[in-house]
Amino acid sequence: MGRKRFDQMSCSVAQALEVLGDWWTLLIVREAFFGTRRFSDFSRHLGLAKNTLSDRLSHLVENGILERVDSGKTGTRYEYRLTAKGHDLLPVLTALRQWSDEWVYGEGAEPTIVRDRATGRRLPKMVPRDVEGRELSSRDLFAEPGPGADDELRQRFEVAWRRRIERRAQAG
Amino acid sequence: MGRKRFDQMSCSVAQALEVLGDWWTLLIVREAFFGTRRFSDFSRHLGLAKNTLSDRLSHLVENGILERVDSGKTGTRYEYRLTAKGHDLLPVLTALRQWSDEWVYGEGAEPTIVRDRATGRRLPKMVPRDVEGRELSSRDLFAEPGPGADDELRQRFEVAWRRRIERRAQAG
DNA sequence: TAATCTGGTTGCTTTAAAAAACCAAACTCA
DNA sequence: TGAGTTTGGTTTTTTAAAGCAACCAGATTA
Repeated sequence: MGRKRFDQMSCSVAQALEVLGDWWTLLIVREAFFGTRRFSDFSRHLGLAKNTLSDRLSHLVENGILERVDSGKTGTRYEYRLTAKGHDLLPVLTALRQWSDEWVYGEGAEPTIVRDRATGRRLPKMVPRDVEGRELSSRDLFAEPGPGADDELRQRFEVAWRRRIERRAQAG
Repeated sequence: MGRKRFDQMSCSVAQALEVLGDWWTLLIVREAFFGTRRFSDFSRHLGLAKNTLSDRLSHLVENGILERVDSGKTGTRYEYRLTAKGHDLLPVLTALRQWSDEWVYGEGAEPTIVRDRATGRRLPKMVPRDVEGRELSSRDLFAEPGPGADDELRQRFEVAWRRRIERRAQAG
């Protein structure tokens, strides 16, 4: 029956993955942040099949993450450039990179190091913080249904809320 | 020839995707953050095929993101719980969710809203910041080869560096 | 004791991604 | 000006991954 889509899920993470979750897609975006703009450069640097690259680029353009602009005088050379929506994926890529640096490669084995251009210091770890800048863990956060929540999601929040109380009672 | 792997790439993002990039995987992790622990609950809530769920859970356990613990007295009921490595994916999921809330759903249409438990205020947007807490854009950052970089990556940095200078010259 | 729940596995089918070949327009350079 | 190369793809064929359905054994519930 092939692959299921996440379209119908009322969940921001699911919708993000519907756009970014295909194999290769996020690496293409990373490559774009690195400064790559041309079809042939993406192809060479990533080593993916050209039809797949073509699909992914089209998909990213359709979803407003890249824009395809004519770069030759004649209209047969193109560049794929990050849009504002695309540039705003920096926090996602940064969080992924930092997680991997810490947990997959480990400190002292990072393939690339990111620094603040102004000071030369390493980019601090991105974590959720409150308005005063204090770090927040998942235990400091709670979620509630938003304006776009459907009935199923509202119900799930209720279940999760009840379960949380039970667990707290059990744990003493 | 089936799907290519990212194993050989010297890149943290690629390695992160090697662990997290399969279809469904990140939704399973999101579900775990929501409090889901049981096979049957993952299956019901996500609606994915059970063999795929089984594969993904095993993969997440192998990679130290979930741990499988006996929950019954007899050893036939299990729970899948986030490890420290798993919990540390919170920044990744949060960044993804916030991007999608902003760019896919748009303000006022978010399916779920995340708040600071202590104050009840909405979680501010996660962005890269310097040590003083100032926001940094991609233009404020630069990357350099780290201790784990291979020759290919070092060369790519040199090319990117040259290209950057050229572009700056062109732009005036 | 029968039925149901749990946490899967097995077998088969469909879809998606890979490689390789191909292509037309444009540019390069001799 | 003409041969060869670059660019940005598309087409065709293979293979891997994801889906459904059926099945299963041990534990729990009625």
